[in-house]
Amino acid sequence: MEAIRILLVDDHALVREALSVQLANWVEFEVVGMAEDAGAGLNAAVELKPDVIVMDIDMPGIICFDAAERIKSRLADVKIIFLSSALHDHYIESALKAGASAYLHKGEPTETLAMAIREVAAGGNYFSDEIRGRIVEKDGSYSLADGAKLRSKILTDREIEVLRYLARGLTKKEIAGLMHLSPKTIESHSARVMDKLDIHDRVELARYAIREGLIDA
Amino acid sequence: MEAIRILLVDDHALVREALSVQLANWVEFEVVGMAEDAGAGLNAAVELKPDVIVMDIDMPGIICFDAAERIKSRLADVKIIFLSSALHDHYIESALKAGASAYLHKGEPTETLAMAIREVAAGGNYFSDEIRGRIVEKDGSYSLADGAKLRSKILTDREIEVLRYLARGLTKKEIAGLMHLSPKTIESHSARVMDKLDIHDRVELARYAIREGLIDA
DNA sequence: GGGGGATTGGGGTATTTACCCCAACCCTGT
DNA sequence: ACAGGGTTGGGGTAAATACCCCAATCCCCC
Repeated sequence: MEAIRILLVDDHALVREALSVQLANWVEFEVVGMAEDAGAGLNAAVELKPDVIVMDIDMPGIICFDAAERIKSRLADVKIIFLSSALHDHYIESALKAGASAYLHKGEPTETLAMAIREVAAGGNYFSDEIRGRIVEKDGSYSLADGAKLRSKILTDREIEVLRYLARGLTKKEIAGLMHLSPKTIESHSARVMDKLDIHDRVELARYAIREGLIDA
Repeated sequence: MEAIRILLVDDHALVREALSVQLANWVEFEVVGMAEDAGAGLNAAVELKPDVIVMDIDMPGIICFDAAERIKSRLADVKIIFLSSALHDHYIESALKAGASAYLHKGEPTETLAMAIREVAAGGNYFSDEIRGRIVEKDGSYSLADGAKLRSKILTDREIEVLRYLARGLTKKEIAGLMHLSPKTIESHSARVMDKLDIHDRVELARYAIREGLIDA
């Protein structure tokens, strides 16, 4: 039986190496490469053509989804497993959009990761119960369930765009200038975002955006 | 030669187990226990009396320093090594106050952790060059260098207290009520904090507090 | 004992925010 | 064709904020 070739992408050398040693315990796994950021992960993936990529989401910049999408577009066969310490709907949605085959919480034991690797290598998926309750399958591809969208407050694209600016501390006037809109429009979006999220000041808005991975702290 | 008895404290099972397996590669190390939060770490420490505790700082609640202090007060001999993905001066200062023997960035390779464990077990310290440049030794105990305090903007205790509230979105009136002070006093503290940090709005203030580990997002 | 920082608090003002009202316009789906 | 949601904007108001001025008290340190 052929070994499952794995690429690890994590910005922490300590975690990266530890995970690598850990996975070496399973004879059917072979860690063929490691990368310390999403960009290097992309290069390594193209070069090494692994079967499975285990990618940490909790990296600065939150560009891993973008990198994952590029990887999938060049190497359609590669399976991507996302790891995160957070289970934000926003992360889950981005991961699914990027074509993830699995999404694991770091709080899970290593056996679960091993199982997930085997599962996706065989063409399957792995989502924990926690996540499976929030997603729906359609035509073989997964997306965030409407229920979860409700839970995650279904902000529109435009609202999220404005939220990102608001959460970075720009005034509505500044945002209006950047987006070539009237300050009153930003006001409207802002008000609707706050209404949907039941948040009543910008600081809470910023913390929400950070928790949801919409911006870095 | 006796093995160095190690207790691992990390909220991620994946990291915890991986680290444990990794450390098992060194014959002189014996991982005698693991805990998934600071509280369990305290209990485990008292029960197991390890030589060295490796504790992750990046856990929700940021109570690990408090736990570390309690551990040190009950088991004076135990050496504590902190791990973090961040190198905030605020973290470093808290770690030193809590009696840390070492502080490692997660970006360091496992060899560095192994070296640090050996070093502290022998009664020494380990701080990376990055950190050593920011701290000073005095009478055998370490504290944050004045230079680093300057870099980290030397906020007074009172200012940090106010900052925490500001960064959690409370209005100055609310903070004044909680602290039994005049809103104008909060205003003064707020203004001085913003001046020192060269920050000009509350959202940036909140993000600063989150980055520095003063509050959770 | 006197300087200096920390803490406390006040007056005043311009800007910004949060929140209410409202209504066009453009899609998309039925 | 028409409903409904998304996006765009406007008027108005009360609150909160950021920023300027100032000073009394306290306490530590030289």
